[in-house]
Amino acid sequence: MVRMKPWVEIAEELRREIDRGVYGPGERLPSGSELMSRFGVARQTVQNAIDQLRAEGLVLSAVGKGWFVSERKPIVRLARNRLSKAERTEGRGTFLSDAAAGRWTPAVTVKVGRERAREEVRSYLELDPARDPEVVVRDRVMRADGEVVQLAVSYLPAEIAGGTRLEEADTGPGGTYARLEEMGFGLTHFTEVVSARSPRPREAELLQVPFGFPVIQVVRVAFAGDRAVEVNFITLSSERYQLVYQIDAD
Amino acid sequence: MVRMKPWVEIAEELRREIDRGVYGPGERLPSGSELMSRFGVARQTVQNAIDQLRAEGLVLSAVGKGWFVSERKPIVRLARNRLSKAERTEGRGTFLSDAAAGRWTPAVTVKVGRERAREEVRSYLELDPARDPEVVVRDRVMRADGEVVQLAVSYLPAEIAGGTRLEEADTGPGGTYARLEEMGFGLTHFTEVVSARSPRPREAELLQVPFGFPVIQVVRVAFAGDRAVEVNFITLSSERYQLVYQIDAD
DNA sequence: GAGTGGTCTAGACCACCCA
DNA sequence: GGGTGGTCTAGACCACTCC
Repeated sequence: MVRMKPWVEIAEELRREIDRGVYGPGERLPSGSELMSRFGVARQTVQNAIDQLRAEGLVLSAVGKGWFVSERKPIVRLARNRLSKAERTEGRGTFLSDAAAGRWTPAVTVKVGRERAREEVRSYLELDPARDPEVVVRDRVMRADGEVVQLAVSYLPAEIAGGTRLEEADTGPGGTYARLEEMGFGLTHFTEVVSARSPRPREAELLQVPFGFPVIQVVRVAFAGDRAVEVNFITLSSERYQLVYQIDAD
Repeated sequence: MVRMKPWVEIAEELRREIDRGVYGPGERLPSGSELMSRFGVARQTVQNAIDQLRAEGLVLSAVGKGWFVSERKPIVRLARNRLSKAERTEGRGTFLSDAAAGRWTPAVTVKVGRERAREEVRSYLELDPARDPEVVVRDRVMRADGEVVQLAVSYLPAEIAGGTRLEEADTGPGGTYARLEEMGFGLTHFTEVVSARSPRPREAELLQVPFGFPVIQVVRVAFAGDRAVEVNFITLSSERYQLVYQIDAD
């Protein structure tokens, strides 16, 4: 047997016990002091082991109460049909459409503004830097049953969105995409670029992400024919969300 | 100004300086001792701040040398056409097809076996638990230029794959999917379920993932008509990979 | 007030790198 | 051999919860 770092061994031992059901979902783990004496290590070492299990999503912590085996919250699977035209013409934006499917109460707070497009945005929207283009920014915090579950910042060329309803807080029934279509930008397809990363401290707080738990980042670009008309940077808690895609075999 | 935890403030200060270019890509940050005296904190506090920046992918560490501003490795974007029939008939598996696009040298080590399907696998493959089905397991470690970049474990019903080339280490040109099609299972579509999580210590070591850095998990199911013929659990370093999907607007 | 998780300090040791 | 990052220890303090 290889000699491991103490905190790794402790994490592995506890993980085995959780898997084996010694501590069931929702149950309390031994306290810090108990684990210290059981494994004969210092407080910090126990903490490191627990931090690992928290990062894996196995354990939740509550200050003043204890460490608890996580009861897996139901995971929301964001499926492909959330972008369907049918949903849109029924007057639902993508988030509201998810809410209807998931049976929770949605709430969105929006901050709308206008700014010079930064390089990343320009490249996604294929804007000509020489013309120093402006974009309309829609910065949204989305809540489900009061809890923040998504952050989304989307950018639209000011040339398209400026002075329209897309520059108001409430874009109306069907959301941004419905307005774009009314304006003659019939949406043909979307690309989504999916990545994962650790949250900045501020995001971790907003999304109530457990320590060390990653967030999923989706960059969605909406196209009307060849033209990119919107880019949306979406941040999701990976504890709560999975993304589902369907791919046809040619 | 709100009072923050010291390590959060230190991380923010260093992040600002990196953004501002005080320390450019590849350059060394001040050493632990220097940061301790600069911020007037203990070693562990500096370490916590650095750990945060490492988790964000901004900073890399090298024992005995120092902390360095990460030079972003080029990110591989796994696009949708990696599953195209064209690639397959050219004799490339999906991984080799990625390699050809990315211009690196691929290497795969495979472990093939057979086992009783666990519940998760059964449900993806829609196997009847009453018949206690077996599956062929293909456990693969994929390397690019010698470095491990993907872990993939795929399961095929033994009823289909048993005794065929799919139970050998080398599945031949075009890989698993090509063999399936030859056997009469013409692939019609795939679903991919994307999630992110923190790596287990073993995965972190294999994938050489920086501390606290998440991995992307993709569960891909291959369908021949209505029938699920393979499920593949793929683990990727999120530092190296992004996934690209295209979605048609109905 | 006692117990809990979370953080910070000060000091120590180790493995590693480089001159 | 001196500097570096990484970890562990022992002890302390804080905010929080529960009684």
